[in-house]
Amino acid sequence: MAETPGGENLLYLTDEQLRKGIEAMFFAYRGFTADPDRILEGKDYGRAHHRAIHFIHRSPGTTVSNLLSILGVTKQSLNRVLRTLIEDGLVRSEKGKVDARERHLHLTDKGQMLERELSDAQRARMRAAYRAAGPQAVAGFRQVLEAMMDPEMRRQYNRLKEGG
Amino acid sequence: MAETPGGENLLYLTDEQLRKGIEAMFFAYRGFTADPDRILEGKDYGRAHHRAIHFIHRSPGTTVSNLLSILGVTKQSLNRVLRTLIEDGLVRSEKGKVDARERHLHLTDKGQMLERELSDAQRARMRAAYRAAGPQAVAGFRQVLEAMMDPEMRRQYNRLKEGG
DNA sequence: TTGGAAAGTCAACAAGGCTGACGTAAATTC
DNA sequence: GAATTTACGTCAGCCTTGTTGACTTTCCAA
Repeated sequence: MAETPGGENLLYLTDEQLRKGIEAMFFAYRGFTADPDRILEGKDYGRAHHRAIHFIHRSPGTTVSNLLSILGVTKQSLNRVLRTLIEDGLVRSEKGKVDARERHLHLTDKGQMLERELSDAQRARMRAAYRAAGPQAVAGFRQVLEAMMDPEMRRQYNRLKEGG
Repeated sequence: MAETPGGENLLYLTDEQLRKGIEAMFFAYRGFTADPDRILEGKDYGRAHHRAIHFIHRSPGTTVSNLLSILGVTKQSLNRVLRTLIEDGLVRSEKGKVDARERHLHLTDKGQMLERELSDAQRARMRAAYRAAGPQAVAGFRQVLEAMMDPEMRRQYNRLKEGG
């Protein structure tokens, strides 16, 4: 066994183990997005709409620029998605009262319904995976994912965590 | 604490915990792809090329149809990527000897070099995350990801695991 | 009052998915 | 030996979702 002077086993850091982790991320992410993708298929929306809906649901009243920094896309790209959601009556956009340049975003009842459908499907898969792996594994899963984020993204993630 | 008749704590299965897991996947996957994306940016290649290169490296001599089933895209989509890699001399395509309809794919030396550059970057991040989280966490990470895959993808993943 | 931030819009483009149709060579089946 | 199936390649066209660049409107704050 490969041991450090300190005595810990470092076999989990071999290139082979890292490669398995990389491939696990690749295949798991496919599963992660599969159910919402299927639901959206028939509805004229895509993954970008799902992401916007998720984070508006998560932080009702959030501004466009806040959403931009969470999603990491350009405003032109987000705007296209947001516009269709507003036109279709899933999202409501309100001028800010304290700062009227800002637009505060909320899901309408119709938007809530779609959000529910999407997140129910995604949570069902996550719940099954969590249950199959058990609480210890889940704690480790979250630790590794968190360590994998860019610092800026980790900040966003933790801000959301606290808020909830 | 919420306990089952059996006595286990099921708080890790609450909607709140599941939502955190979902957001962790989203932000972590961004980090996961960030380094290779940056490297490919200047090189006229994208994530699709990276995926092809990864799995050809992983299974030298693999056929086009095998690659198709691993990547889960159409042959037209894969072909576009593969053609540029072959034209640019990163990938070599050989008629099969036992079945001449098949094309067996290999990385050239030039292809190996790019693969190295990409996977070094991706492994560096993964290694840092693994090290930060520790071996117990890594085991859990892998368990949850595996449970999250579609059965078909899990089959692919395990075939690769054994092969390596 | 003016500079700059926030938001939105238009136009053009690229990557990378998709479908459908068609062609060819080789293997398999009848 | 003929017909069918398989593996692969390719053309054409479409969609989503990302990009850059240029420009306007609104309005807060120095």
